[in-house]
Amino acid sequence: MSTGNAKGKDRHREIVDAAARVITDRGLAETRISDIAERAGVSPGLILYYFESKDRLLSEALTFANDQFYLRASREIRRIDSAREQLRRLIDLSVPGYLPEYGRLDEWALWIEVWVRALRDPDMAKDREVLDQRWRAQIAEIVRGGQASGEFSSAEDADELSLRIGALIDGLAIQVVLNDSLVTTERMHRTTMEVAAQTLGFELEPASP
Amino acid sequence: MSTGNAKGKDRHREIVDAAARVITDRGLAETRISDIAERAGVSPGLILYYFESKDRLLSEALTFANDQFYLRASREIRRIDSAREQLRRLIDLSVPGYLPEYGRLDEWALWIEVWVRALRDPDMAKDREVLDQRWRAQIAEIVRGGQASGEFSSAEDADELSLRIGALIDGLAIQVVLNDSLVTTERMHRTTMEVAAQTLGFELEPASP
DNA sequence: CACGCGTTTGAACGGCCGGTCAAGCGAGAC
DNA sequence: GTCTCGCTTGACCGGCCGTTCAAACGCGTG
Repeated sequence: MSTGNAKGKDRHREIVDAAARVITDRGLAETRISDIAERAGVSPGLILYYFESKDRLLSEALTFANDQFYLRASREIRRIDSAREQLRRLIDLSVPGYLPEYGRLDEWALWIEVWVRALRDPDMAKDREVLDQRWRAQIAEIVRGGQASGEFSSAEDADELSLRIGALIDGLAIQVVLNDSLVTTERMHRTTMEVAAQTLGFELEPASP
Repeated sequence: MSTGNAKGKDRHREIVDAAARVITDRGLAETRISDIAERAGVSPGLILYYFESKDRLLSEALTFANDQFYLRASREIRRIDSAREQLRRLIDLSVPGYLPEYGRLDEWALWIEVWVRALRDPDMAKDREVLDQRWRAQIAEIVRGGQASGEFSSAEDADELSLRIGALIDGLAIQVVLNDSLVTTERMHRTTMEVAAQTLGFELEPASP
């Protein structure tokens, strides 16, 4: 069957995508196979026809979703010239709720699910490490670019700087996504920009609201 | 019954404590009432005699454990005079695996469980916010002390500074507790101390190993 | 048209586990 | 001794949900 493989791939993808959405909405613990089936518009039985177990599907869905985010961000950033603007864009994308068009409160919710699962599931731990190191490498690339162009005056090791900025983003994003009343979306954005400017050595210009 | 109330309270406490240990070992998702009963050395039925539901018990266990950590840390820190040393101690306590005597890989694992639950459980979200703000207030108090004594030269708002340091610790601790090969216990400690010194404005002295 | 095969369905199975409950236990009161 | 009452037990119930499976479906082929 010529369309068979293609359709098989589509289904696979459709189901993973549906799974990611359900996890985002209901959380890993409350995600049922029947929910995923419903979301994908197929019968529960079909899920297990394409995936050997619920667990495998959930793992794949988690890494898939984070992968998507990374790829989208990476593509966007690559189109920007200035390292300072690249960094601003990366921060825009990282602050939960800052960009209305990406407005689901999700990517970060999925990250937390990944973390909790990675605590005990070695495969997930491995995937997480790869994902995270790739993200830090993305930041480091921006930093190196800025150092090379003279936009950033700090001479410190780019990997160390990116670790600091990445960790700050993670820590703040947790508070924001959990609706801490003292850590709003706007405050996180401001703080992250200020720390980045201070850490990397560049001047903050008035930002677009 | 005179010993009745006391024994009732002990049981309550014993069970919460057992629950916290089980959650630490097996994770929230894999924690069964029978596990908690076994750990506490009682029958499964008794758990539901003292708690109206498994969910309530788990919530209480999570906040209880984090509470314990805060109180222990707070007590220790209060005994130290120098703000710089208070901060070092706080960082020692915060870096997973840094102090062998507290060596379980746990407090942070429990935090991640709290986060994931707080995403959808409003009561847990409320508790988490209180716990977290109290922790940030603890840092802020140290910062204010250091500013007052002249140990820290930064004049920035103490709440803002403590938010930055707290978030950095959170973000790094995640990597460490999840065994990221590039973010070791030692590296986290070094990075956190360096950033704190830079952020607050003090000189780093050679540390005790 | 009829056959074959990959896909899809949904009913049914079976294990697990939270929660209930009737029955025991034991320490004090009298 | 015996009565009471709170504490404790563990068997049991009932529902849920992951997984299995036999049957149907439908498209492409000959």
